[in-house]
Amino acid sequence: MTGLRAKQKADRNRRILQAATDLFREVGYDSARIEDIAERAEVSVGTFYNYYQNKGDILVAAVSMEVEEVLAAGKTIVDNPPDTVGEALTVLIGQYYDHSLVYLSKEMWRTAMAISIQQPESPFSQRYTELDGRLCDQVSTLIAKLQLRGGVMPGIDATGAGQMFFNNLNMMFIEFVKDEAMALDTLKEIVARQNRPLATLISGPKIQ
Amino acid sequence: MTGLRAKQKADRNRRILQAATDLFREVGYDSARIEDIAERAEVSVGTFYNYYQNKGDILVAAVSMEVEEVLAAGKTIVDNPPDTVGEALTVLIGQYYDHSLVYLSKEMWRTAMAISIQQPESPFSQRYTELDGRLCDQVSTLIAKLQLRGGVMPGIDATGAGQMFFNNLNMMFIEFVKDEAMALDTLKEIVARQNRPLATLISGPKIQ
DNA sequence: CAAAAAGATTGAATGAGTTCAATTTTTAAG
DNA sequence: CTTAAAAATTGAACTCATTCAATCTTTTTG
Repeated sequence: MTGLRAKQKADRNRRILQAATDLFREVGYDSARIEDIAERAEVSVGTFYNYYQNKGDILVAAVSMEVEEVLAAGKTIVDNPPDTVGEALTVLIGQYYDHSLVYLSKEMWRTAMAISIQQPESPFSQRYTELDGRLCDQVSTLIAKLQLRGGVMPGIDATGAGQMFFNNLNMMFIEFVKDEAMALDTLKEIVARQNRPLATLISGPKIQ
Repeated sequence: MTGLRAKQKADRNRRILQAATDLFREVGYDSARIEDIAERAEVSVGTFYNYYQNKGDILVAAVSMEVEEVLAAGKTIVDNPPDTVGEALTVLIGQYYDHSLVYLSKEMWRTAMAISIQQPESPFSQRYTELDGRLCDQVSTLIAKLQLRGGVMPGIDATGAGQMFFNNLNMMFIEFVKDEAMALDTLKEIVARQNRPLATLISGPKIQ
C-alpha cells in the first residue's frame, strides 16, 4: 500500500513548509510565530515540531530549496563557460548573486546563515552546508574546465584556486546580507576587484 | 566632579561582563541564564538589560576583546614580516588561528558569529564587524609591505589580494568552528593549500 | 471484523529571554 | 539643607519557542 499515513504526512509537510515560507516573506522571520505557522498549515503546534526540530530548521529548509535552484542554474554556465577566467567567473558569480534575492530577503538569508553556523549538527544545517560544498565544487570545476581548454595555466591547483574564489564570494555575500543598504552591483564590483589578481595571474602571460 | 554615578556604572559594567564571560566558559552560552549572570554580577535582570541589549550582545562584547588581542599580536608580525609571501601569510594566519581558542570555545565563536550576522545593527555586532575589517586591513597591509620590499610583483592590487586572503581565512575559520572534530593543524593545512596559487603567483617569477 | 500495537497529533504547561511601570538613588537647583 | 529633576535599578509580568503526557488515527495481527 502507498499508505494513507504516508500521504497525509507528505501533505502536512508541504503545508507547513509553504505556510512558513509565506509568513516569513510577509512579516519577517522573527515576527512569524510557530502558532501562526501551525494555524495556517492547519496543524497544531506540536505537529509542527514533529516535522521540524525547531523554528530555524524550517527556514533553512526553505533556503536549501533556493540554493538548489542556484546550483542548477550554475550548472548551465559551467557546462558551457566563457573562454577567459575573468569572464567566466563574472558570469557564474553574477548568476549566483542575482538569483539569491528572488525568493529570499536579506533578513531570511541572515537568519539561515546564522542558524547553519550556530547549530551545525541539525539535519537541515548539515544540508545547507552540503549545498555550500557543492557550490564550491562548481567553482572549482569551472576553473578545472578552463584549465583543460588552456584558459588557465597548467600546474595551477584548480581546486585550491576554486575554493579561494568561492570562499571569497561567499564571505562577501555574508557582508552583503549584513548591510541592508548594499546593492547587488556594489557587491559584484567589490568581488570582481578581489578576484582580479588571482584570475589574471592564473590565466597566464597571454592576457598580461 | 567625576561623579559617583559614572564610577558605579563602569563598575557594574565590568562586573556584568566578567560574570557573563565566566559563566559562558563554565557552562556554555546556552545554559548560562541571564538571571544567573545578573545574580553573579550582583545586579538585577533589568539592570543587565540596561547595559546590554540582549544576551548575544554580551558574548559579542567578550569576543571583541579577544579579537583585539589578536589584532595586537598580528601587528607585531606585520611590522616585521618574513620575506616571502607564503611564509609571511603562514605566520600571520597561524597566529590568528592559534590565538582564537585560548579563551573562547568553538561554541562561543559559533554563537558570536551567528549573532553578528543575524543582528548586524546591534552596537556590539557592529563593533565585531569593525574589528573584522581591521583584521582584513592587516592582511592587506602585509601584502603591501612585501610589495614595497620586492616580495610581491609591482602592479598587483595588494588591497584586493589581501582581502581575498582574508575572506578565505575567515570563511575557513567558520568551517572550523562549525566542525567540533576539526583540528587547528588541519585548518592551517587546508588554508595553506588554498592560498598557495595566489601567494606563489603574486611573488613573481623568482620563486617559480 | 475486532483488538492490539504502532504511529501521529494535540494543546496545556514549562522555561528562558525580554519589557516596563513603579521605586530608589544620584545630581542639580534654589 | 531641601526639593525638584534626571538617571538607574528593580522584579513581576509577558511573550514565545519548545516539551510531553494524554488522546486519537492508522496499520497490523489473529
